[in-house]
Amino acid sequence: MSENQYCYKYPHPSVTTDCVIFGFDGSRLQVLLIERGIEPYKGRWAFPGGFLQMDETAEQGALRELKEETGLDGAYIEQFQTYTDPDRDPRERVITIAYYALVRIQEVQGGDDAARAQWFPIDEVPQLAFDHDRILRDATRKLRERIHFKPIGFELLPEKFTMKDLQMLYEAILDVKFDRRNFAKKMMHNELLIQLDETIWPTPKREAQLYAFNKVKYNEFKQKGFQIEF
Amino acid sequence: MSENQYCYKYPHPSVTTDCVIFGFDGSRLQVLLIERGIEPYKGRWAFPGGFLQMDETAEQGALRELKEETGLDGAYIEQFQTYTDPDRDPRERVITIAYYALVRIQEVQGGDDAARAQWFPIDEVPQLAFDHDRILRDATRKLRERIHFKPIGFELLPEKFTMKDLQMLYEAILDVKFDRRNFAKKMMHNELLIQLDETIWPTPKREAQLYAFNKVKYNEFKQKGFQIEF
DNA sequence: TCAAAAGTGTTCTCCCTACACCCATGG
DNA sequence: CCATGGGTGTAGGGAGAACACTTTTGA
Repeated sequence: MSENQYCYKYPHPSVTTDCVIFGFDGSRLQVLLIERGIEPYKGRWAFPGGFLQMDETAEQGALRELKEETGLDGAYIEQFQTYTDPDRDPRERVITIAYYALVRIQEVQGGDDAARAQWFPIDEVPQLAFDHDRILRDATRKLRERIHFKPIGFELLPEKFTMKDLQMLYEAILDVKFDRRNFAKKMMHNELLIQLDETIWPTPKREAQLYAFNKVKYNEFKQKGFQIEF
Repeated sequence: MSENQYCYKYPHPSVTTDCVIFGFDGSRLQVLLIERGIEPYKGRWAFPGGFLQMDETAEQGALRELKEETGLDGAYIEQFQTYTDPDRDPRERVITIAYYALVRIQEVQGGDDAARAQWFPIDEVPQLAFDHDRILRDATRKLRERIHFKPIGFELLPEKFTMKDLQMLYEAILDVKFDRRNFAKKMMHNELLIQLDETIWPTPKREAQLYAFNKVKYNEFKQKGFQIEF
């Protein structure tokens, strides 16, 4: 028997999922990349991903790959684009369904491929394998768009955080600067944040108020849709 | 030789494109559907679409299908989601890359399948084949989201139109009502519209000003990004 | 004593909103 | 003369933007 045992009347492309993993280190937006160990593009960095199995959805596949390669379980992922250029993989025709993931950088333990995985600040990413440069640009743009409709900080910040953390996150994603007081007013306005009774000493200079997200409000907003202006 | 001549080491899904075609009749948002002539779901309505060929991108495939089935050439299309449920097609595993198209209803001539094609108001669409009900819901939601970042009217209105046409379009897409004067002010604000020296008599009651889109501004906005608040 | 970080309020401006009357036409 | 549709302006409120000083601590 031939090793090629799955036969079709018409040619079929291979289907993979790729996952752009965003994290936030407190001041900059970061992306998790994996160094390729095989040709093509051996030695180049790329997004974790792999072939879609026949009994799983693309979302399940992306989550499976994510877990295998970062140890993350049940991360927040969102599909944003499918790439289909016939020549995007030099070996054969491969289309890839691209997701982005928002994870807490602290929680990434590293999986089987940990040795080859590394965080890069978003503006210091080297040239990537395949069409992953383009995928990264698109993922970043989609993230910027969706931040207007979803309180994305939920997924990138620890459970408790300071107002400054939140502001740094928005500034990192949108690449803008805000006035501290105006930003706090705007964020407090929609009742999505809860001011906790706790404080921390983020620097040895001064005590800072801690906040958490209001999960009830968040779910309500996910239902009804909402909008934050920037 | 077997008729199944394309063989792979691992199973591959089939890949199709489907296209949700939106049009605007002057008062309501409409969708173009095609009645299926074969099983499964024979007699049900579905979006035009078909198998991706090995030498074309998904976008090219969607445009090809669109032309074959509606006669439309070079329509505005945008990919919005890929559907991968293993059971979404009862025959075999098929994933579909979904696009929406924005077209001028007047320009749809009907192609080979014209006899089986029909426009439906968006809120009077019957139960569709496969998972197309869900695809339609998603397409509508994405359209509503993207209208905040793109002046979608460009593609749905004729070259010259009245302010009322534009308002009806936004009201149909967003399912809201606007004040006539406030709407006009808002739209004139960003210089995207050009007030023409022409008028028409949309009803026999009163003459109405004609407008056109400012293509230079439009391209500038596409570069820099922009936002319309509603 | 100086630098760094956080807490705090007010003013101004602009945009959005709500709202009403007039005019021209066809029936 | 009446119904329909389109054209036009204003006043008020609310949110965003700009802006400075104080306090605490460690170095």
